[in-house]
Amino acid sequence: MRADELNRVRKLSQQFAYTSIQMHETVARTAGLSGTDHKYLGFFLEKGRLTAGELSSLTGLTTGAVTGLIDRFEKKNLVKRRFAEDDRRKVIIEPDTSAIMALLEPLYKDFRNKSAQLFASFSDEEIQTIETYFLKAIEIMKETSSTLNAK
Amino acid sequence: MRADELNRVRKLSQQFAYTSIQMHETVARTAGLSGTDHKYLGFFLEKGRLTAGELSSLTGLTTGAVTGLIDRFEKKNLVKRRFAEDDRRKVIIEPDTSAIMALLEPLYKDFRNKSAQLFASFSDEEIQTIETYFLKAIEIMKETSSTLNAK
DNA sequence: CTAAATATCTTAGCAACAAAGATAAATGAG
DNA sequence: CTCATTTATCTTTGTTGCTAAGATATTTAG
Repeated sequence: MRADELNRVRKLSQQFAYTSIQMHETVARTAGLSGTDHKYLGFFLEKGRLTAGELSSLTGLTTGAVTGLIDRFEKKNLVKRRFAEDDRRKVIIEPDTSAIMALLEPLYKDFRNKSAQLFASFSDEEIQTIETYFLKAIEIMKETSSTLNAK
Repeated sequence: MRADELNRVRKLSQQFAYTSIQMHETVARTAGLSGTDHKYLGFFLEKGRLTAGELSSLTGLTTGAVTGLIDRFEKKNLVKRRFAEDDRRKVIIEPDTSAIMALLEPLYKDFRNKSAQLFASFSDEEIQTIETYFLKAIEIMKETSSTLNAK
């Protein structure tokens, strides 16, 4: 029955999300970071340098919490603080990308290889299907979040 | 180029996981729960009644933390404590499934509908592809976690 | 029947957070 | 130009939820 199959894949998508979180936390712990620190450290790899204020609005943390976050990263030599030249109130946080990579890369290496292999095992059309699913599912989740946030 | 496409879908899978976490946290906050409490509350919907010890090993929390977790749930009338008849040291935690559903259901309703619609929009073969991807990706993530946990 | 093991709870200490206020720098009204 | 306001970050205080260690109650084993 088709409905059963839809239900099964729905559960799998839940489980996928849940397992990602678990792995993420395991990686974090192995790297000597808390789960949230690991999450936010990824922002630097994606976005490069950020100001404390930008990080605060990106993370949804208060500015005070961001100060602590940066302190912990700085203590581990993963980022450096620097005042902006154009506006000396601003604190620019400069990630040491190679240090961050050196910390995380080895932990993800195995995962990355296997993932690449998995994706390579699908045909172009299949990849297209998976991509479409992800795009639309992400859209739905974002809609749900913003609807709830509006309440 | 094929490599670009593989890279794109890889990034999307990351983003999918990240967006799931965000939505999960938003739902939690809207329901007046912390992110972790929401996560663990889901265990009761899945597994039904559990003992405190089972919950501790499922969650990886210490027994002390589980005591606090149950206290918070009990205060919100989402679960009840009861001593096991066969072994009176054990505390059976009986979830009030309808109370939990009443709390979470409305928040997920929109998401559930849209997800069902999304899945329904794929052909049987496409569903099969997505399912295969999930199954194998979950497998890979679990392997990665257990490899790291062994260190 | 007592010792050890088991299941949960309690206590003490710690880490990370929010909220509010302090500090320092930039902007704008007159 | 100057002083009040705004902006960006940091500091302080109190709360929450965690771990680790130990207390309590019950079961199991010798």
